Amino acid sequence: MTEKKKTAKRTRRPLTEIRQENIDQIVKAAEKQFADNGFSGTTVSSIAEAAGLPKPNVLYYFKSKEGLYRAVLKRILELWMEAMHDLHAEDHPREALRGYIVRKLRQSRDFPDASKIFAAEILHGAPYVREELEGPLKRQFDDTVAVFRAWIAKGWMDPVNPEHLLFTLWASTQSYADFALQMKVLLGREELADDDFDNAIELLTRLVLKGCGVKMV
Amino acid sequence: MTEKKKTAKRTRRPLTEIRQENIDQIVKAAEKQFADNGFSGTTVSSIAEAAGLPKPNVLYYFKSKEGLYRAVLKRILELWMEAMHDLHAEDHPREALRGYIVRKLRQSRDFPDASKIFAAEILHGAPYVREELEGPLKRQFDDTVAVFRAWIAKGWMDPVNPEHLLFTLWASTQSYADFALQMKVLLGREELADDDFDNAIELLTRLVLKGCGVKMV
DNA sequence: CCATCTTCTGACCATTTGGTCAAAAGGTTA
DNA sequence: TAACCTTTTGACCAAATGGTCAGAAGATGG
Repeated sequence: MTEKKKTAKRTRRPLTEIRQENIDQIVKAAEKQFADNGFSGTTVSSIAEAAGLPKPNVLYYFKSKEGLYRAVLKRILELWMEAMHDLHAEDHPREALRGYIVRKLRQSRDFPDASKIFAAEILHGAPYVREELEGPLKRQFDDTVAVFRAWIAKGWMDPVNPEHLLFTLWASTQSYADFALQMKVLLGREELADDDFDNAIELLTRLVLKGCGVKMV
Repeated sequence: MTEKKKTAKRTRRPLTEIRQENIDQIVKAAEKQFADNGFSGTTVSSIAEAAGLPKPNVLYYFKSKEGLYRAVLKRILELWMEAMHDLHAEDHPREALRGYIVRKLRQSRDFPDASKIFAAEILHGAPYVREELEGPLKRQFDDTVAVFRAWIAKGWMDPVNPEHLLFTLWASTQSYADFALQMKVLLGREELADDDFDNAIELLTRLVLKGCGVKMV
């Protein structure tokens, strides 16, 4: 069902551009497929079809299915680490935590496939991201936990367990991507609307700030 | 590597018992495999091997891989619904919510595979549990939400969004099964210990009760 | 002990799938 | 335009996998 007249469209484009565009197309298609069907459930053919290319062409750019998956994962992990930035000990948790929640929820809304792929990867034993977990992500984790401790030391926050607080923040925000389907069904929505995300922001912010003894103002 | 001398061991056992034991063995092995590798990533052979039976024997009890998966899912869903019971409008949220959190966390600790299979199923579009979601689970959901509303009406709880409160409870407790690996790595633990679960109970209870304006005593 | 039912299992098969390859086609550069 | 890249693609292959089947082995009831 790939109706695009590729040959016609591709005439006269420089090679570098072709390469970049094809790779983008493939990665994008792969992300969707992997999110929907998991690594094992995804076939190279289905990715190729979704990208509008013949299968060997996909294997031409990425040596193997695993290589493609790794490439997709890499992109995702970078996106992942971004949202964790901008939590600083100097900022007051009142704004910092709300901002973090907003950012994480936005990520769940805008990049649900990334979240799903990451979740499935962890779920199944993190065979491809073990190292990233132990290295960069752990550092980020420790830094963020340190910020929480600093807030506690300054009396800006009750002495709650900082590690588990961060786990809870991750879990509750990420679930708006991973379990969006369940939420849709249970809320009787066709799609999660902005309203739903606003409600999520409000509830989560309230639970965290009030629950940790941060004045909400 | 299946070293069990089956023939010797199986002599003299009545048929019904054999049947029951084999089915149990198979389902148990399947649950592990599906949790670790997902539906597509699991082979009937691997289940058979883990159950200590030849492959055709597995297909003898369950007509197909899909049939076996459905059987596993059914068990899981029943387990699932159980923990949601025992939230009643008459009870005070102070004890009821803590009890719920404890129960859910215990479930994550004791049956992580069930949780993982369910999570993966939702993640990938719930192809096999759509109906259960729309039927029994939605009813349970609505009932629980109604309990929250009743608490709010009685002034036992601040007027928070009850649907999202339940989502958050689910997400944060379930993550102790689904993302246990990530937690282990980030906490530098070999395994999650009782202490970790105690900390989780304390933090979650605090966030929810204090965050929702329930007096903690 | 015999007839009958259930369980077990090696051998086999059709399909799917990741991956290869050679050759054609398109693009680049002098 | 000619020599030399890179990209595209149909045809093909070996391995893995879900599932079948016929017949052996075990259990049951009279």
